[in-house]
Amino acid sequence: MGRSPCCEKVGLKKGPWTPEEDQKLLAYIEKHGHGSWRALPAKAGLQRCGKSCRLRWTNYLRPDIKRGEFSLQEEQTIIQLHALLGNRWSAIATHLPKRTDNEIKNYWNTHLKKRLAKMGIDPCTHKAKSDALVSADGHSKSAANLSHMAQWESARLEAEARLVRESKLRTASNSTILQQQQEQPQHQMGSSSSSSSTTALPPALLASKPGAPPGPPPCLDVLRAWHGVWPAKPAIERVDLESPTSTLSFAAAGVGLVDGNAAAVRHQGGENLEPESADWKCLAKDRMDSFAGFSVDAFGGEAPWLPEPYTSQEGCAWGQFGAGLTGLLLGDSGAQKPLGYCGDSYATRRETCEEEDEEEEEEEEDEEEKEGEAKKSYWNSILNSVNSSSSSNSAPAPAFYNNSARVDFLRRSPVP
DNA sequence: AAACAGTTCAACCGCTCATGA
DNA sequence: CTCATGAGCGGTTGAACTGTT
Repeated sequence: MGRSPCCEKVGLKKGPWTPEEDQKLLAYIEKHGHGSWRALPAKAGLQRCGKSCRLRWTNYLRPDIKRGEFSLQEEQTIIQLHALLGNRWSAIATHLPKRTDNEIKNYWNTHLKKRLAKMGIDPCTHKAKSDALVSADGHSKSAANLSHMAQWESARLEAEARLVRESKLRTASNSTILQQQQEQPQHQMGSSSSSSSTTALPPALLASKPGAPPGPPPCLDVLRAWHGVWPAKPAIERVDLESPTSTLSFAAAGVGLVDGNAAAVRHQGGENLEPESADWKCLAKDRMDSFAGFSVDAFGGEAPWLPEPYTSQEGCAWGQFGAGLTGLLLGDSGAQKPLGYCGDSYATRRETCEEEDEEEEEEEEDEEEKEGEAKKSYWNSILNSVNSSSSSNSAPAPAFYNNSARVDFLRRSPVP
């Protein structure tokens, strides 16, 4: 059933690549581009299937691949994006320059997943494990909305990936490869592009890449929270992932989680770290000094992936958006409820939300206490970072999530 | 030193999606 | 619209490596 394996043909080699094979593949692609992957092995003199060649190139031989240990910054990004996108490795890889989806996937499965599990966090849901069952009760609504929002981001990432591919194709057409193609017009660059995600760097990123020192690491409040380490640096530093449509710009703002979050956080992770977690803490602490909060600031305060209403009305701060999503995820306080979810649809107006929120706040204060604060902290961290990120050049630091904060975001109906 | 268990990661497999005839 | 084909994605495998007994 299904299509027969592409390597089924007799004589096609499988298994680890030899240096000679690598050399052949590299030499061929450097000279001709890969063109059609299916046709490449024969032309390059390789006894491999095209699929295998493509994989070897995209995951290993490509010159723009960064290998070696993942930085804490990268870990943070992976965790945050995984919380929002799930196992969509290619989409995640879009935001991790020079990393392949395969590498990210492996790293998640072998490192991050285990760490989260050890800390009592379900790596699938990013919830405290004890909360996993709870979600079935009254939080389905919130979950649905989370899903809805995640769809925005997913759609945006996909669109971005397409843009990048197109852009790269255009870029490629001007590159030396083009020259080579002119010499060998029969070859086409095809979709080299997509070599997954890591090649799929936004033009701006590509332009700024060479030699550019990495910016300050994006903050992962999750980590900060887990380890009770707070940035001492209030200065605002922005890390823009430079994705043309990115909602994921990280910034440093020296703003930590507010109110009870820190305590809750410490309770969840800091004091109960198991050995491995403790190691991570040490690692994190070393690097944490350079971290700060997130800010919402690219695109001049606009959020290109959101419907205009969200970005055009006054007072609709991204930090608030993040807070709202956080609240939604936490499924608790009305203050944390996403503005877009006041009633049955996102079309509900802000005023309505405020009224409802006020009524619900009192009732839900009690519930809040029942809810594990650790879980809030966790989601606060992830969602603040992910959602507050949009992109702009000068937006203010995020209105970080506060348990009692007014939540204003998602004013009108979202994109379908 | 040997055997075993656990971990890592490159590579494979099978499926879906996109595209063009 | 349907079908064929190529490419990409995510899950899984297994060899190599590392740690433990």
